[in-house]
Amino acid sequence: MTVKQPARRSERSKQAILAAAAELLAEVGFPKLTIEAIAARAGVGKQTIYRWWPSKGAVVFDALLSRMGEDGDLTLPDTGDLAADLRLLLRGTVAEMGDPGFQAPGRAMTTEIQTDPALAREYRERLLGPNLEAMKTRLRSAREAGQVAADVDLDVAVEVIFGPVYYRWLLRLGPLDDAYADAVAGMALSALR
Amino acid sequence: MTVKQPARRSERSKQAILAAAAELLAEVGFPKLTIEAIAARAGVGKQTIYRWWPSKGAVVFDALLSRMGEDGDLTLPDTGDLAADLRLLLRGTVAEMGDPGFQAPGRAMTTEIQTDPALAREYRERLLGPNLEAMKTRLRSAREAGQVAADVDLDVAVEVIFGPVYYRWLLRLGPLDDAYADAVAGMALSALR
Amino acid sequence: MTVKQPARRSERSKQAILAAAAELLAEVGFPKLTIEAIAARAGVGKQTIYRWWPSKGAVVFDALLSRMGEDGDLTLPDTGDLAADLRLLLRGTVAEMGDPGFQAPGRAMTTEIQTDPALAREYRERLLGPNLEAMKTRLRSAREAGQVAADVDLDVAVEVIFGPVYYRWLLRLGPLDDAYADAVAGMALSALR
Amino acid sequence: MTVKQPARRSERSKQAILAAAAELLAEVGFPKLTIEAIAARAGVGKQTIYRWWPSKGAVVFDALLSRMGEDGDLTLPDTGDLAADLRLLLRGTVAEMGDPGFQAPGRAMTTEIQTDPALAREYRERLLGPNLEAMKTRLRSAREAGQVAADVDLDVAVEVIFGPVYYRWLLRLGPLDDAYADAVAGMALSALR
DNA sequence: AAGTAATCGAGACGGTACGTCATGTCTTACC
DNA sequence: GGTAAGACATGACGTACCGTCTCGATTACTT
Repeated sequence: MTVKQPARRSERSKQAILAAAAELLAEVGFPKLTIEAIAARAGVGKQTIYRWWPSKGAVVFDALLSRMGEDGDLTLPDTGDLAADLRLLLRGTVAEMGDPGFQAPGRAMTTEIQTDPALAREYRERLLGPNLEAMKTRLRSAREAGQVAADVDLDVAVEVIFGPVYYRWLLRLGPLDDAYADAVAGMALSALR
Repeated sequence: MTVKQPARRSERSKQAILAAAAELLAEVGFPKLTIEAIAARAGVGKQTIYRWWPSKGAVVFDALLSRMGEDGDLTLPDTGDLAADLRLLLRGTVAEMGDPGFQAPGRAMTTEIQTDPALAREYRERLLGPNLEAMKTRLRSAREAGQVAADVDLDVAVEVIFGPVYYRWLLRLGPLDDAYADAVAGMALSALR
Repeated sequence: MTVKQPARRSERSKQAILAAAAELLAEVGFPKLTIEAIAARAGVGKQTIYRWWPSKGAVVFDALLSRMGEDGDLTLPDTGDLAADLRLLLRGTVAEMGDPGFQAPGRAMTTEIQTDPALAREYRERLLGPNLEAMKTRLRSAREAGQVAADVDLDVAVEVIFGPVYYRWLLRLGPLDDAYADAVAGMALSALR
Repeated sequence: MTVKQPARRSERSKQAILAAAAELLAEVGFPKLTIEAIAARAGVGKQTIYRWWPSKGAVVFDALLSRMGEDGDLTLPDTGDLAADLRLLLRGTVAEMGDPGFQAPGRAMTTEIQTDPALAREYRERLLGPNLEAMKTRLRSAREAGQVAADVDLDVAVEVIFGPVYYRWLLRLGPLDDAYADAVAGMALSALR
């Protein structure tokens, strides 16, 4: 005897809405994206959106999540060589952030998080948190291998690794290329030792 | 022979507008701030705002700038002891970012910069740039004193110092206290050596 | 062999719907009355209403009819004295129309009839028609008694009797009291002779 | 030094709105007429309608009034022969009410008046009142000529004249032709003597 | 007594219109 | 010519109902 929680939701509509949101986000950008446009494109009543999502930001967030397939893995590579792994990881991060397809939604997300606490929570729990945790796991392994000093606060360590990249990306302070990734990786490595 | 550039602009109105913008920003936050409300509060016609500023963001930016008095100094302390100076600097930075009076406008600014290129330019030129430059100047002095490795890219170095703090602040990853400032300062120092 | 026309209709639901409609009509008035509100108040699915009635007006009409008990009698008193009978009848009519409990539904009915032909037909057949017919029957009797001229068109006569009252009521042209009823009765009597 | 009350209203928009309302009323009927459609047809913002009229009914009323040119005359013909004048008047009334172009707006008006007190007041003051007053003036003159009994209440008299016609028209009780007009005129005349 | 089909409550759905809000442009009258 | 005031066309907002639909769950007739 199961509890029927949200009372028969139309999967068809849900998918159409998320798809429309993703498309429009790419076409017009987050600030010019409207609920009405999403509804129209998805062939759906506005109420159907308002029924299931509390805000424009929430729809877009879900759209992005479902596009990313909720990832899955999230275990970082561990070859035993922290320097190499870090370099590889940051090269990947930098490449993703430079990707035009990621830029708009990525910035929109960051922006939206600033004013919508509920969304911020979702973001931290479902996207950011797992990633940071994976990094901490890798660092813990490195610490056991003696590649990271015992007294290093892993939370701070993680921020020292990702913070600079994020900072440069968000404020457009410079190019996000492999050379930059290596430079940050090098400095972070020195910092942790 | 005076330079009467904008012909005949009412200083009275300008001040009223900036004051109203600052007040309303504190009261309702940036997203709920409207041009109409600013005009009403300032006792000014809407057109007077549109005549002199291109966007809501620009008005708010000017309002904040004029509140901060355009600073002035911007030479960082140089006691010769980079570790101490860095610790002091980051403690100050962290304190400012934790200040409730800075939070709302600070986040609004970051947000607005993402979509308004003109504003982004202003921000980088008049606020962020000078601060980063000051930091670089201090690091250059430290390099001459042998406290920073010769091959360190100063642009990256600056991001390694400020990036983590900014990251933690923007995404609310943890407390911004003196212990945190010291931890980042310590790691940054190791990274630069 | 029974007729089982509507197959298997829930009497319980039907009564709940009619009661809810009557209550809500009194509370919010016809224009602000909604099918959804009736369904909610009656504890009934919307479909159950749509299954058995074609329109909001039809539900309300049925509600009113069932409240009035479908009358029954509808033979006007005939004392032999047309003047007295007419006065009595109009005093009764006028009193009913002035009754606050009749006003709202009465006006709503008149209003609804203007746009819904099916409803209009129902109204004429089940309510108005029988009343007019009863009046005509009384006049016919009066004609035989020589109190009404032989060449009078009874259809017109009926309208001359009820028309003025209805006119004053609908357009709120003046008070609906006994004096008025008597005045109309007097004039009608002169008109018929 | 004049007081500028409503602060510069666009005559252009006003006319476009009234014209659009009149057209749409004829095309779709009052119940299916929407403010949005009027605004769209008139090439006007919805707000401009809401700024100057309180309800759909008020717009339509104004549209009808301006179409009728606010009449002007409103003195009924007085040939000295009340019977002839009455017959003529009622034939005209009956013809107008039978006119398909009058039917829809006429019924809509009657309907709307039932629920909108402000509109009802307007209607009585600007349309109905003057007409009834004109009729009373004519009857007064007839009374002086001895064609109407001295003790007749003119308010009631007017209702006895127009009431039957209105009744037959609104409830669609029968044809509105000259024969009917004459019949009512004849009865009314008898009633008044 | 079991099978079965119509009816029931609930409420999601695609829509339309609502009345409000803010946008950025414009026009007018004042100084 | 800049200004306060505010009307204007535009367009999105979030809500209310519309009338249709699909779901189990009764429920009352068959067989």
